[in-house]
Amino acid sequence: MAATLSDVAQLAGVSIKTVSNVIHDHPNIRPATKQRVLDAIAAVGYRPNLTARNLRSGRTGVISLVLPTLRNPYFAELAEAVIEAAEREGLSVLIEQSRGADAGARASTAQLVDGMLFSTLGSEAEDTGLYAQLPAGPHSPVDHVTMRNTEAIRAATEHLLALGRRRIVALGARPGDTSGAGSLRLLGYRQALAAAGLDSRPELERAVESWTRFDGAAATEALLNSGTPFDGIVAFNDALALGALRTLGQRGIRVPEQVSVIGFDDLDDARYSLPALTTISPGREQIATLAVQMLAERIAERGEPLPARTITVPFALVERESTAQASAD
Amino acid sequence: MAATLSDVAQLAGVSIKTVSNVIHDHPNIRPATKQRVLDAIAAVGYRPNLTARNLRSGRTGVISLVLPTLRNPYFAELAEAVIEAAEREGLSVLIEQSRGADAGARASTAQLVDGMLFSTLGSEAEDTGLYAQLPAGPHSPVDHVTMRNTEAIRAATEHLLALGRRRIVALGARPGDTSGAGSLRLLGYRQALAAAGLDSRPELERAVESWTRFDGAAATEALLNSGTPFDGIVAFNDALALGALRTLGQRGIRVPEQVSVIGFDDLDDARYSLPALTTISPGREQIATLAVQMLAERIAERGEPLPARTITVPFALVERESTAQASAD
DNA sequence: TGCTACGTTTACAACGTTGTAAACGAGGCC
DNA sequence: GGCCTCGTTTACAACGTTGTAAACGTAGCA
Repeated sequence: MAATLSDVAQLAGVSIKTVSNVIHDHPNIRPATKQRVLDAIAAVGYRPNLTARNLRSGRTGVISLVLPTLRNPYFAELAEAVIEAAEREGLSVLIEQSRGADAGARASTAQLVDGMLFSTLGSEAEDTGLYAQLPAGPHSPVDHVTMRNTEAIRAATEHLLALGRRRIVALGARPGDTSGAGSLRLLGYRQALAAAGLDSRPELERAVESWTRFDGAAATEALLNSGTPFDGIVAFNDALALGALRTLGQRGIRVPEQVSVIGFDDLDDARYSLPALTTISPGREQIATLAVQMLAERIAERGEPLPARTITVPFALVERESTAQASAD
Repeated sequence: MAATLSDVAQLAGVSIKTVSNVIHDHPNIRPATKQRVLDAIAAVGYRPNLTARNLRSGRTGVISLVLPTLRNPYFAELAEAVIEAAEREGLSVLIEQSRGADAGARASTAQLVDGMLFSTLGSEAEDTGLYAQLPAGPHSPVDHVTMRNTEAIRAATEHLLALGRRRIVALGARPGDTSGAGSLRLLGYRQALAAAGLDSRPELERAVESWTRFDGAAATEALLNSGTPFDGIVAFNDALALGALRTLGQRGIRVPEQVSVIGFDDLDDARYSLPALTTISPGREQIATLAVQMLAERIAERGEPLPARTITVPFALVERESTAQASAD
């Protein structure tokens, strides 16, 4: 059994509270007493019971992060950023995988954590940053730290246009989407084409089931089979782009000579693909840091609920091999 | 502020304990009373305070998983398997990233969790399964669920030998290693060669700094530059193998026609590389499940410490494109 | 009518901690 | 010598929950 304050107090011949005072470095403790207590602490191997401390303080120092699955590198990298940011705030992170069904997740540990972060709030949204919320009621204010979906994909598309590409595929559009990252990104793609005076062509907007490598490969396969000519691919995330690279490679289509490819997410994977993938770095670290900070603020301000806030972080375009200037063009 | 048992009791006009009894479905509660309490619970939106419950019970229902980083897909996939297994045992998982320095990690949350899993116990070990331990003392017994490192790499090497490969590179050996996964795997490689009557050649045992894609690519680069002829690569993990594929691809060396490549880990990535990577599936799900179960057992048996146990799980060789039989051989 | 029996509800204590406020004791000052 | 002051230590209560055991009240039986 673990030693308690009481054990230490008994051994040191002082009251429980004095031991507690020593532990918390309270002023006005006689050095001799302090030493005696410290010796007793060492002797019994006392370590504070955090559960009891939490009960007193009403805090646990733990937040939960709800995400679909860690198998997806996007979420894994997000999780690692969140854990690092939380550590800086003195918080630990409990991870829950929602696997699509997201509502149930919040129930399980809500009463055990000081706050919760959701990487997707509804099932419709894709990777649009983080939502932060206290475990309180279902209708408490929710902060949102998000990325520039539209602007970033617009910049990505313009990057290909600047290379002279004119038949640019939007890989990852999803049929009926009117909200979520998918539609925002599609909007950016269309804006870029429009600004360049190009018509948007339905046959270049390729739908996928989900934003996975597999679907990226399959959609590219279908695209090639359809015979639709194209010279660039703006993939709505890196997984799709990597899938596309695979299919193109298999079919012997050279990237970036024949087709330029750009992704979105800046996964570690993007650096090591063949060719290395040009992509949008959406500001993941900053999203994680801000979301954790906002949640920490809310936890601190408990009482007068802050209004819901939304913050958008800047993105960057990372040029790699998949959009290199074709030398012999 | 959250409602407590006391609030519910007051509203329902009963004692605190009766409310508690209703919540726990104790027998012998008059239906009328029960209904009144249930209504009150709903009215005030009562949800049990888990921290208080934990203090009473001495359990938290949380275990921690300590791993180097989630950025590494191996650990991310391991984490997802652990979280799933924990969920089945009714446990939540708190993730801590050790980033190499591993000793410090255990201190931070030890008093907040019922038990801990380490994916590497010392810095020397690579991915050799999971260690399970109660948060108690530093010298409490440690369970270990591990994989067949030597046998698996031996099987991998024999797989290439069966394809007719004779100049097989061991990618991932590490110079002075005498323990850890690296040396176990190197042993398996040498066993396979010896069993086939081949001498092991130092120039085919390629060292790397760390088991990353980057180092896999760099080591392959160095290998090619050295002029040493080779027709197969047994990489000690998938990341190294994927790095090797990248370099081979870049240099125009055809896999599997000219070189067969096999990895170890069976990451999701291995399925989507070009060519798809043949690899060893080390039994990750089973490792996670068993480790969590053993830890749960220890948590339940608190009092009489079980002796430390070690379990080894079976592996499987997953054939994909990178070791396909060369048609024109 | 008086007693037992049992279903139902309750008071109390405890888990280990910490804030509050009071108690203690010794030194300094008038 | 008596009183005040201040440094040091302590008792008590409380955080919200649940196990133990006792109290309550009514029905059933003699």
